[in-house]
Amino acid sequence: MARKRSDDKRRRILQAAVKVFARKGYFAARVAEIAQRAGVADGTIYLYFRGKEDILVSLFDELMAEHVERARQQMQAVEDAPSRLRLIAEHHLRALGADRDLAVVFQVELRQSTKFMERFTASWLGRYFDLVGSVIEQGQREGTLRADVPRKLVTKAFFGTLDELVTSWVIGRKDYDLALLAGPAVDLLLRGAAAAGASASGRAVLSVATGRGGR
Amino acid sequence: MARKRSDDKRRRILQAAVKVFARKGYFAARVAEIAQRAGVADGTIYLYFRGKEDILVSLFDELMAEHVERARQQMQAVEDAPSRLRLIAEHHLRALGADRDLAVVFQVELRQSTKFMERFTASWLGRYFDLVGSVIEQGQREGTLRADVPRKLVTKAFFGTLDELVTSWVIGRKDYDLALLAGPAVDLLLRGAAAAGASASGRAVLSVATGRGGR
DNA sequence: ATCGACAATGAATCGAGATTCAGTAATCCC
DNA sequence: GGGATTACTGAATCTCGATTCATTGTCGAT
Repeated sequence: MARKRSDDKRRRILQAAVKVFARKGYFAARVAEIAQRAGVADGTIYLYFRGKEDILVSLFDELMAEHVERARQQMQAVEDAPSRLRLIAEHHLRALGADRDLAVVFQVELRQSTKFMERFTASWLGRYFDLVGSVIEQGQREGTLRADVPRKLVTKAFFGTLDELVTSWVIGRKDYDLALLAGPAVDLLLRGAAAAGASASGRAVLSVATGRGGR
Repeated sequence: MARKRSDDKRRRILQAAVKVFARKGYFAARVAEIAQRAGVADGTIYLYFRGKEDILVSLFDELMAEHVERARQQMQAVEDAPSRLRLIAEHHLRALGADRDLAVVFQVELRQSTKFMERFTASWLGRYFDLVGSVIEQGQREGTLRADVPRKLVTKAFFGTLDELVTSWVIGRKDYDLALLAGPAVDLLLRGAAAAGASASGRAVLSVATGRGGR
């Protein structure tokens, strides 16, 4: 029925997989269902992928390579670190907010096991963190960001906040525009939650927590 | 060999389950291995739990009820919202940082599927968010926290940051003291990452991001 | 129009492991 | 002591679905 393994078919399998993984969860997902939805025979899947796990991994690798690269390009549009963080945040939320099934796969299914998580962290997540980390460092150098906060901590707070926003959006059924949260989220990260006047918070509180918490 | 279904045996099964789930992952975990490690027969598991899934759910329900309650009590030790946030953060990081296997189960295994996640969010995570949210609200009322940031956003940033700190700690093999990050993390959340002088960040950046990001 | 090469098919295989349950043993109560 | 009750055991069962592979269909070349 065909001559050349079509990229098209491969893409259809991946698209079908996103839907099935998102709806059933990776383990409960049936290869047969992916095949059916992609309009190919069960066995065909194995001409394009080594197995079920390879589908998930490929999904992740291919989408991410593109994603991180775009984030890097987009942020070039502006110069200072704060603005760059805002663009990255927008990109992050817009990309996942555009496709709920894809977001489910990224927020939930790809975190199945420590095995995935590690592989994960080592490849794109690592690069993404490096990207954000370099912007933070730039900000500390140019003086727009506080230099007295560990870069890694800021990076994790940045990513962690975005990640939680996406997860909440995915789990809660409501569908608001995720990307609209980028502005407020970055504003919070930059300016902090403390009221302007309440300078007490800075020091006083630190001593309380550091000086022991209790049992 | 026994008369009364012992709580002790139930506890041993749960403890064994934490270790096996953490090391193998929920799906790859074998009920037989949990049984062996707990020192009971395979069938005994089914006297205490409905099945494999029920073990995971019970683990979560029981540990969490206790955990959230403790957080609530501990924070009473201080009055103002910023200090309370710091105690909650310490509690959160200390609890998970004390037992890596437990942390793996919470950060990774319990997020298997949207099914778990939803159940999850509905029960304890919901209550935890309510707890944090109420402290944020208190802070906005008492004037220690900015009132112009949506409470939910601050809550998600707070949780998201802690969550990411824990996940990084779990995935990276290094073992530093997780609880020590509570202070700096809350300080960052409260005071923000922007340098004191760089007031530009606040307004200028917002317009850039809001006024369109690019394709 | 015939052949060779390869893509695609999908029914059958095969392994794995959660769960069951018939049997065994401890404990209680008289 | 012994009968009743209930906890416990662990080998056998039973289901399920990923993967395989013998067969079929299509294409391009000659």
